[in-house]
Amino acid sequence: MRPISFEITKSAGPLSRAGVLYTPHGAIETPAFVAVATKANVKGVPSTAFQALGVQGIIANTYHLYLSGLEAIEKAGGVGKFMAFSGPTMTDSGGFQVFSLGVGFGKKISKFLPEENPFLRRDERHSSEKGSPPPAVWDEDLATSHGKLAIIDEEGVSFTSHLDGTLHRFTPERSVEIQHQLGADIIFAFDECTAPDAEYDYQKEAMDRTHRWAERSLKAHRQNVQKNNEQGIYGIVQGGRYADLRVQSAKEIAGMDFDGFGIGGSFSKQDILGILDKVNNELPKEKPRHLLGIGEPEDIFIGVAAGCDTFDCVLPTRNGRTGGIYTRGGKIQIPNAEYREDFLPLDKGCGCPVCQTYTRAYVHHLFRTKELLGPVLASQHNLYFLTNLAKQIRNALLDGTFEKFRDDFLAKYRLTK
RNA sequence: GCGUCGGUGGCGGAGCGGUCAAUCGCACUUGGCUGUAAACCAAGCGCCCUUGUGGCUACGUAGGUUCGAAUCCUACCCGGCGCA
Repeated sequence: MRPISFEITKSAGPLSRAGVLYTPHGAIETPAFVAVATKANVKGVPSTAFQALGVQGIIANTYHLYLSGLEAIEKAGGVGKFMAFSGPTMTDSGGFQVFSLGVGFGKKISKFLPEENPFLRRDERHSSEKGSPPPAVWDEDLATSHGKLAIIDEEGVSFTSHLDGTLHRFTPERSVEIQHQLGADIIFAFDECTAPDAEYDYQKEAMDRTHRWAERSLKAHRQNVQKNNEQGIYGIVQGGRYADLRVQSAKEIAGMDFDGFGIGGSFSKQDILGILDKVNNELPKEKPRHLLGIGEPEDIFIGVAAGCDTFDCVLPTRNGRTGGIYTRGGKIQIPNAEYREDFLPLDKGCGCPVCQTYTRAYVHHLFRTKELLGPVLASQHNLYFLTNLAKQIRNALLDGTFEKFRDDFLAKYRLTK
């Protein structure tokens, strides 16, 4: 019996479904939004608040926890115990950092291909030489301040710590080994997350490499008999914004004996639904699918419609920390002047503990005065907003009212913008 | 009263003859954030024309020197400090 299992409670559409994901530390009712706890902490949100905020599970990061020291976490009994959370846990493999500390370092690049894409145009203009861009940037200017952060080869990735410049190396085997030490219920294969503007040839090269790494990750995991009984492993589909690569990737990853699947990398915003449809069509129905790092309310609806079960995203906590508040009428900037004397809750009618207690004017004041409590309250509200949205979506799927719920929600959500 | 230092945009504080509507910080206004390098980043911030190698008014006040002054000179006003 595998440590991870998935049960489809109701298939609601061609792909969408409500289900239950069982782990050694309890179940997650899906669709679900999993909180990001990169460094064994959901920024601004103590684990004691998880239940009230509807947080069913968390995802921590291999790269960050490796750099900050694994021994204490291992001795504590794993990330979950370490952070005093008894529910289901996941760890990301560190593959995303190949991107964010590699080609993405020093740039403001989102996971989505920007509509205006200066990089592409620049490439097209100068591209007499066709072929792959370098897999990672050795930028001498950055090197002087931060070191050379990520370089990829067939075996793995060499990293320079963003904290102290020390050199480290991850391979699929090493990532899995670290994830064993971290002890989360679900671990992820080591992959390469590519930049949204990566050209086709490079994207394919990275995808093929990710497939090889997936096999090695899987093998490394299955070989460890004890951990294999305690932790499940997800393979990650790549392929960037190219539908044909995505399909190929999904087929290949689906052909491996993973317990579930992560869908990673970057997307073209316009085509995301079509791409996810195609990916999930290739993945075995009975296994769970996690859409990595995606997270705006609009995107969750798209993911669910396309058959994704779990989601994670830094946005609720990052937006919260920086003053962005999710409301059913759209996102608002709570530090803005208009909320100085607004004595309504952050989101009127919201059931979260923050909205039960505090006003916009107060949270506005906390941000203006740079009180720590401002980002804390905002993060907690936002987290509730996303977990609750997923929960409402789940209920709608069970009731067969998903489309109506989605259309009603989005109509209001987009009203103000 | 004498001496001395100083008065710059909401505040602090640069500038000390042209390239100054004036460095910078704070404050203020707004925008962004999608497997967290992020309690962060960006833009704006005298007035006017929605445009610009645009116009106007500005560096205590009033004059003056100069092709040209926030920058030099004179007087005055105001403030700090020292001595009476």
